[in-house]
Amino acid sequence: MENKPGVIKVAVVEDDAEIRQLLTLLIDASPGFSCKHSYNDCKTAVSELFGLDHDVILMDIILPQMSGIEGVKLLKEKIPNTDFIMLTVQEDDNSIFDSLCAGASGYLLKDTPPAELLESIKEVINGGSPMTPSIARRVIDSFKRTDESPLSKRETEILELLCDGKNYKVIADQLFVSGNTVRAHIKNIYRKLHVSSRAEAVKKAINDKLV
Amino acid sequence: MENKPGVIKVAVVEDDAEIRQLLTLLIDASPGFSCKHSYNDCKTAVSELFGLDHDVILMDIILPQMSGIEGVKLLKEKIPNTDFIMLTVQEDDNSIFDSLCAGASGYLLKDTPPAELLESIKEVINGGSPMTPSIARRVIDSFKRTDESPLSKRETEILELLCDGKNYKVIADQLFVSGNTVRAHIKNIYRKLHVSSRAEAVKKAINDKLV
DNA sequence: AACAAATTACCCCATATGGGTAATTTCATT
DNA sequence: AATGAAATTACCCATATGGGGTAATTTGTT
Repeated sequence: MENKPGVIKVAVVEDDAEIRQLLTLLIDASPGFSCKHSYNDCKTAVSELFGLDHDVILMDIILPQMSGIEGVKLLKEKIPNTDFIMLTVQEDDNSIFDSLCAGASGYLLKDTPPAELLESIKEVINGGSPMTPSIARRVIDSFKRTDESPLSKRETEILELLCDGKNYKVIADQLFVSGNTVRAHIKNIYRKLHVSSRAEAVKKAINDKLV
Repeated sequence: MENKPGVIKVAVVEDDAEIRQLLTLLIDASPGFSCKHSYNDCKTAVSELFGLDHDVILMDIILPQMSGIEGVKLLKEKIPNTDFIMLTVQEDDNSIFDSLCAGASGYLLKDTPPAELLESIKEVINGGSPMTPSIARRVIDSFKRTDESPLSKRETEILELLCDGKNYKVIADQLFVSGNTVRAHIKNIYRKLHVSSRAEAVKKAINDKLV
């Protein structure tokens, strides 16, 4: 390991020259941090960041040619021990959740004050996940049930068995009712969920957290 | 509104008398905060917290009779404008994600220092979601793909259409191949996913983030 | 008491699905 | 060039599924 011990190696991927320079200067001038590599496009970053052994990479999302999200996806496979923090102005659900799915461990908006940015870099290498408060709330809210279920208790019960791939007869036996009853319930479930097949029902059940 | 303006009203639900007292004292003695209600069991809290107009409720999880998670679920429906922060020693996935699904907006471990606890209370009413760093990482990691897909590109493509409830013929037409080809692919998908029906395949696809 | 919703049950029937088996072609990696 | 995985096509058959309809009973809430 050729790193100075205790010094956090950071790289920046950001197409705005001014912001990129500000970030690298800020980080490199801060005690305990170093920033010797920065990129104005993601394609170059992806091809060059391998083997440089960075602790943290700050990644913009809107970038020429390749998005920062795509970049994280590719880089996370090549350098899985490096932590990625998105640093962006985007705060739509797609940007947020696609970034996290791609492998980002933090998500900060660009109005994050310098001191907090440095704090966030420390936090992510200590196993945390720094997020701007409003982003954190969005993430947390994604776990909540959207709205209440249109299904009755019995229907919900049957929907759950439906999701397990049980057929009419098995469901019927398990609930001590006839197969015809199960079919009747399923018809009602489909009507209420506006679907017309098991597959769609299962998908909706999981996505809408009905089960 | 009978509140003092600018004063944050907090309630505590915690069965350990010592901790409960420490928390209420800490909060009530801090400028800008008040804590006039605390409960040592969740059942009482649920029946009495309605109409008291709290801004934030700190909720333990392990409680006699009714868990804090169940409590949040019930209370969040009755007082949706109140924010809930779990304050607990539990850091298993079930405790975390069940709490968030129930409607908690924050999740702190009990070793959180007093100053940070007060900061977190402010953060949650400002639309944030305070979390202990390790909890935040757990939440973020839940979005990552578990491991790589065992499916080929074509199979993944078909699995997606399967999830939409498309039948063999529609899928075949869309991919410009024969229905028999689609069937063959689906058989391979089922074999690789260890399932034997559309419903199970859809469930696994979504849960394992294969689509 | 009255009414809506939920639950139970049954019919017919066309189509979709899943299991089994087999063979050919394409394509990438060795 | 060769080996193997992936993609492609095809067939048979028993069963499951979904759409159509009808109707009685129970439960829950005005």
